[in-house]
Amino acid sequence: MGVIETAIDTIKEMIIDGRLRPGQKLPVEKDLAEQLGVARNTLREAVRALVAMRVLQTRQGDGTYVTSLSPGLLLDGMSFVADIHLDAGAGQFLHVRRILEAEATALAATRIPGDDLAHLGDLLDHAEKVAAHPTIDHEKLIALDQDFHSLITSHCGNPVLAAVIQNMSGRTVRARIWRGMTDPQAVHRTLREHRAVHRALLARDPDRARLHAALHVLGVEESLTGPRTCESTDD
Amino acid sequence: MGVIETAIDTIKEMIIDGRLRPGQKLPVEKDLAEQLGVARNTLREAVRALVAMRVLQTRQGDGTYVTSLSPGLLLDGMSFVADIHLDAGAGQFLHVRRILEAEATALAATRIPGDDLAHLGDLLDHAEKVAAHPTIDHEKLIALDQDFHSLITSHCGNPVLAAVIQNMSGRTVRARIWRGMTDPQAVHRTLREHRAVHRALLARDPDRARLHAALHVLGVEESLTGPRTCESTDD
DNA sequence: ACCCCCAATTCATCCGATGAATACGAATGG
DNA sequence: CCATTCGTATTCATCGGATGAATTGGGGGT
Repeated sequence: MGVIETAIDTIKEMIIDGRLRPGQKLPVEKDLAEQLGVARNTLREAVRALVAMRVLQTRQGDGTYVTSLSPGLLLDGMSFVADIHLDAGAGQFLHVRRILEAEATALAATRIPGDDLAHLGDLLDHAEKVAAHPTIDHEKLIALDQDFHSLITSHCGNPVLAAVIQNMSGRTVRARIWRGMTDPQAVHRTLREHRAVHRALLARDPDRARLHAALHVLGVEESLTGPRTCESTDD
Repeated sequence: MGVIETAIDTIKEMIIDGRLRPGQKLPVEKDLAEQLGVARNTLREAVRALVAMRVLQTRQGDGTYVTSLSPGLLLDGMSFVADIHLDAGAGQFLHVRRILEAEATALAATRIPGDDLAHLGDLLDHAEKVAAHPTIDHEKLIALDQDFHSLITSHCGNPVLAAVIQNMSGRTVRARIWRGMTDPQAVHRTLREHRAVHRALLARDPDRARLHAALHVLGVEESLTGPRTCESTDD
């Protein structure tokens, strides 16, 4: 194994076994390189690899620190994976998201605070106003869609679950989905599905929330794989 | 944004928009560095970051290549995330795994070939023989457990789903779980649960397979957090 | 046709130097 | 005494070059 890989693993293990804790500052490049028995440039490449996976953070003029290591932070490199496969594998990512988001929405039904439920309503009102405009601002709808879903899943009680869901549809994928909705009918159907999820949450009904969330993501999946028949638009 | 981050994003976008395809060879360091307008050392750090996330692969004396970019490859950095959080967040990862593995096992019930079902039976026979031995070889049980689960989930029909499940319990987490089973009673219960999943698959019954898979992972969760306190406590 | 060896190519690693951003303490003014 | 300013030390960022190691491919020998 190369010297750099060894250095990466050494730092990783220092973190796993607790010698390096979240927020802690690492020795300066020169010292750490000497401690690991590698050149400064080699250490830099190891550190750079760990920075890329959000394990370390460097601040010029200050030092190198261990990040919070929170799952949400460390898992967010996954969205790039989803973006790469938007050609063939987008449906596979959405399938995973459907499974997880259904469960997360059910969990959130009994956990999300009342004021956040109200905020969800505001988001939907806003989205419907944007959708009613003659020239639809797709970027705005994308942002509102993301806010809607992440606000719900963030209250499922499991940060890892929320983070994985969040990254199963990267920004590029999400943008492609909404831009693909040239049919205003499809936009309105999506918003109705959001309303249905919201009503289930208001009723604090996990089962209804699960079903509506799954149906919603499934609708997106089917809109990708082929033209969707619109018989299920009335719920 | 730093020069290195810019270089990383540039290469990423070259991949996303198809200028770089899987398996393709990159220009030599000197040329690519010049093309991106950075020093060779700087480019190396960018390449190193992409190697760490399994997007690129370098072979000394040969060149730098784009990997297959398969989801299974790109997502396997996640297992490190799970390993870091084996102190507090192991239950959160297992929760996600339970949700996904239940569904994947149900999907596999109608898809896994007959000879793989037979192979699953062999794995269980082997595991029971190991467990019956006076001095239990935990490492062997860990390997058999991993083979059992991955053989099932690999037949769910969705490589992304299989990869995410695979990485929701990293090697360290899995090892800790089995080593925590000092009670031989717990080992035998686990093996009985595996048998139950296997029977459901033999019967080609998705619903039974889903339930037994979920119950199995739930049992592992409860063995970690302590019996009967499965309410997920946030962080 | 096959095998062995050598040279070219390419990445791996190391070294040293300069620039840029930050932190910290000293000097200054109120 | 406190706040602000400013210079200096520390630290990472970026650069250019030099040497070693692994692979590849061609040339020569059998």
